[in-house]
Amino acid sequence: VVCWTALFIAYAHNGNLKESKVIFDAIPEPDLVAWTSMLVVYAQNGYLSKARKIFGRMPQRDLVSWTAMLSAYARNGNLRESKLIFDDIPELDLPSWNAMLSAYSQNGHLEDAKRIFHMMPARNLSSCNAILSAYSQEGDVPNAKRCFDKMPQHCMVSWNAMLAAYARAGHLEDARIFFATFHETDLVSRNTMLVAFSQAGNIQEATRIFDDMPFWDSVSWSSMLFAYALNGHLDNAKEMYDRVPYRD
RNA sequence: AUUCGGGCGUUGU
Repeated sequence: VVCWTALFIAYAHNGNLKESKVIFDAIPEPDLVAWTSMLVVYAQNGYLSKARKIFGRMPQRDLVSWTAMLSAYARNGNLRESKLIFDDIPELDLPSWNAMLSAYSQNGHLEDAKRIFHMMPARNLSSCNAILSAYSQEGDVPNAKRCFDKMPQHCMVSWNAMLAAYARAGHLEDARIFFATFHETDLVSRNTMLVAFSQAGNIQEATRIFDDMPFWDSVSWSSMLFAYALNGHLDNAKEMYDRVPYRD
């Protein structure tokens, strides 16, 4: 059952949802991990009702599956249901607090996110990243920066979240300067800068970022495509479209 | 030892 679970998760990561489900269905007695994994596979691909169905059919549930369902609702904009689950969980652990925190953060409820952040019994890097992202979404660069500077550790997610705060607030110059201080960049950092340049109408810089990337994901492709399209370069947009190596 | 089948954090339409 362990190998089958690993296998259907791998299929899902490659975009083969149907195959993934076929494998899951072939498992004679799926255990808690298999059920939860199937739930997450659906949730992460936007199939909330299928995820909910899996959740309802699970023979047992534990803290991990409750938290997975909480996040599934949050990711799909159903904050009320997330809160109901959160209130029903008997023993909360750090990931479940974090899940509720990011549920508020992802849905633009800064005040609730702050409340949770101060209420939780312990915090880790994910908690700090989530609250930083809440400020970022609000366009509150000063508080985002204060939060970033106060954090005991940073990782790529923290750097990228701060970069996104500058970008979203339209502080392109600050974003550019901050980006230049990165010791390493990843797909997300580059995509963020690509979009920032594109939104400022600077197609040359956006293109330069795109061309310098070692690999691309669907965000890179669609961002570059829209960068051309929204700036009137329909011919280039069309060329981009034809170059996309997959459809989704 | 980030001990490797599951839940929490960052980017586009």
